[in-house]
Amino acid sequence: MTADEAEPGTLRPGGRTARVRAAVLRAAGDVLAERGFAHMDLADIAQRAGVGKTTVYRRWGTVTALVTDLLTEMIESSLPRTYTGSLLGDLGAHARLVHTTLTDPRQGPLFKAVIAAATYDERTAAALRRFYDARITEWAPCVREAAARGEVPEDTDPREVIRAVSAPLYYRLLASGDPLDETTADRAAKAAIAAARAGIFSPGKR
Amino acid sequence: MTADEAEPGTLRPGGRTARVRAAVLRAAGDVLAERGFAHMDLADIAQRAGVGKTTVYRRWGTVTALVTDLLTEMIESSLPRTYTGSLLGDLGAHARLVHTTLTDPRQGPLFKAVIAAATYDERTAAALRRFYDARITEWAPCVREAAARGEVPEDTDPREVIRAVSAPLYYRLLASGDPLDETTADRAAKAAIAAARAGIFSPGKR
DNA sequence: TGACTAACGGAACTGGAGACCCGTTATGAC
DNA sequence: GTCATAACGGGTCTCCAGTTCCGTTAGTCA
Repeated sequence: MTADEAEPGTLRPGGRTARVRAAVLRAAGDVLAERGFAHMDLADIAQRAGVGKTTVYRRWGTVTALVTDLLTEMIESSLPRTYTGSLLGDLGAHARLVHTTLTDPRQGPLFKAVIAAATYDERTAAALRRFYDARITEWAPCVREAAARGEVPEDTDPREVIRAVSAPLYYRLLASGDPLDETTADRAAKAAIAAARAGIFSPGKR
Repeated sequence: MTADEAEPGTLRPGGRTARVRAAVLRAAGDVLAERGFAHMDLADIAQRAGVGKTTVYRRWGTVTALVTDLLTEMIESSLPRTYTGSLLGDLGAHARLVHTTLTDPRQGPLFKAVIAAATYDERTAAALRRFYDARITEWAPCVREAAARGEVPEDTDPREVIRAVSAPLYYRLLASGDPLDETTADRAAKAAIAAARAGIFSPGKR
């Protein structure tokens, strides 16, 4: 909608516009955590945010777009990776970060909602790809450092290892519905290392 | 809705009722494959199926319920596991089965839709858990057989190995959006075996 | 082969999500 | 300060997904 006018917030990003955005995103996060994706209603969110519903429809238009914006904000406030000096320590930290994110009462529902929306909305899918690309890029160096230390083969694909750590956690959250606990996170890190040592993530060795 | 009357199809499952169900599920699958989950409209599906829209609303009520029923039917027509005599052969076959399912023009969109719906609908989530439980139970024996042959430790958790094979494929489909090809499937099987051999899926060894 | 009724289907109805109109507020440039 | 206009917001309307009503069709059982 309103394709012929400039993106709101780009010409007057100060004061009120920023306050409105913050209030709406806050309210949207609250509704998502409290009532879930299925009960998100833009008019209700507008009221909670103390903002006119016209404003919400004009700036976001759909629940999907609003949830995507929520993810975008989360990317910006993403935590930096940790350094422990060992691959198991680093990948374990990554696995626990993913676990914490997916089970957090605010972030968990957000991720479920975003992933659900991404299955049918291309903009959301693109935002999600950007998020994982950033996360993987952030953590991949720990595999390169481990390769330099000789913990895994020199030609190990770092990004593939990071993906291998996250995958089991997402599988449980979204598909099988099996419990998502610290044991699972820990095992995911160890399994990825075992596979890497066996050369499974080394393109050369086939 | 209509909670006080018997489940349609239970008292007169023959003839017309079965034809209506088949026609509607067929049409729903077509719409899902052609236009996607977001464009599924019960009235449209009813028309395509040559059935009254009242009937569709009475028997399914929501797009989510209809998609869940579609999954239920798929479970019943699920392929049996294959036997190759080696763990790599068996797990490779499982990985290719998952890959084929997720990239199939009809089944792929169905799985995306069901998983999206399962994030906010408990009935769909339950149906999905049943599906994976059945799949894992079907394939777990191949790990036990491999353990008997000495390919992996005796106390390897068979179900955990099967989950480890599927996980990377689902992660790519739903989260990262990375391409889903045979190489990925092959690597998933190999990685699971490497982890199992290292004792990561053996509860005893910690 | 007829009676009973589960299940279907056309048509009219309704509620509320989302679009629209237009006056108001307050940001940013001078 | 003052002006132009980006952005907000209350009120109203529209449209269609989902419901209801009630007559029709066809399984099932005797």
